[in-house]
Amino acid sequence: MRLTREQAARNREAIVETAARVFRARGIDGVGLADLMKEAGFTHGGFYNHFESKEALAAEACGAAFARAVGGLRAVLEAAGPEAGRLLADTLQGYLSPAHRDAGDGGCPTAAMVSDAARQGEPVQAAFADGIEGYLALLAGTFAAGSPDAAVRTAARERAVSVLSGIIGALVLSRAVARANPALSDEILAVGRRRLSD
Amino acid sequence: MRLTREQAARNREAIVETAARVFRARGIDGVGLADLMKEAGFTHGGFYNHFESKEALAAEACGAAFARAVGGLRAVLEAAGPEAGRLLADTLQGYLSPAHRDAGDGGCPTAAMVSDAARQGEPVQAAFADGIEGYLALLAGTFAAGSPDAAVRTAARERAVSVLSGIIGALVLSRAVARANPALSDEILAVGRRRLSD
DNA sequence: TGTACATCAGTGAACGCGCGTTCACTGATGTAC
DNA sequence: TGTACATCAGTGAACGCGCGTTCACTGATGTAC
Repeated sequence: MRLTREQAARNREAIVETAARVFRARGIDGVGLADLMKEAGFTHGGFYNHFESKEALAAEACGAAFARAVGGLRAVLEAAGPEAGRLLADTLQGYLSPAHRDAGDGGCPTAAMVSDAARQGEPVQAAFADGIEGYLALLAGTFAAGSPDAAVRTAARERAVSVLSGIIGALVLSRAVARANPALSDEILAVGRRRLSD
Repeated sequence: MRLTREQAARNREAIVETAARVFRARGIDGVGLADLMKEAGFTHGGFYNHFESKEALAAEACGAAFARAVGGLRAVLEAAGPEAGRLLADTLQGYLSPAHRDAGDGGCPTAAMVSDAARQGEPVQAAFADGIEGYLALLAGTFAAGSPDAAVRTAARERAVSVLSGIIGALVLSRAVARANPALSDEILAVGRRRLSD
């Protein structure tokens, strides 16, 4: 049953991608390896041919999710050129949309796993922290709009931290009350969107 | 071994209080009933004499944690009278302190369980949503400072939602990166505190 | 008030189940000559 | 280029463990008379 190296690498990648998706939807501790491997198309015995432990996969999946999310946003903003500021504003509005709140496994890895992260081990936290820094650098860079002025850059960094805290708090809160109090959930998102455009 | 009704009620309360504490520290799914009952001073077999299921206890513990937190803050603000606004500002600054971030089981139930809530069942979500509404009503009332003006009250409500989203997002983010990137964790809290006093 | 019996909070052991992890085995791929 | 053998990704079953939940049992409390 030995596979070509290329096929083995593709299978490994499929496991990481599947993990990044289902960990977002159900939490790292909410998914078993058997379910995960089955969803990726394998039996679960082979897991340890690719990864040292579940935690090692979690860290890698978390890193991959952030790399994809941050990289995707960076590419879009760079392509937008001088329109990057407006594009980012639109993106942030979409971030606080009901559709994103209700997106099971396709949404922002930060919001989905932020509480998991606090209780995970060092490797997962490190991947998470790197992802957050990636987002902050991207936001701050766009807010500063290429200005070399130190004061502008400092203010942009602070604004980036503030905006990221605000949108994550709003999304996470709105998800927590979504089923029990949909009106409150919508209100939290709406206030978040309004405050962003100030 | 039958106990007096009073003793039985006190034991039940002890279990709820223990649950409120350990669920905050380690998450609802992160604590087993055996551990929980042991920590409360009992063997785990007796759990079902008091509660229908773990989820029922989770909802009750969540409700108790919120009732205590919201009730405590309300009492303090009412006692402060015209100084309530300043007192609330101080409280919010303390909320975003490193000490609160590092407080294992004594901290705000919202921040500790907000991600759990999204994946829990209806009863827990309902307790959570009620707690959030309690906080929002308290914040909005203090911001409005008793004004009967509808526009003032609307603005106060919006500010309450925005402030709550912001402090929860900042606290949760700072906890997620605390071990892997302490400097970033501190920065997130510091920016949150500065923005609050604007 | 005193007696007889039902109640029920607590104990401790057990249940089935899913978890992360391990292992013997398979057989096509990769490598050494 | 052809042959012989080591490698290793995959399979499927099993491991010990902790989980939520159930249950038979105990014996002091609460209740009925």
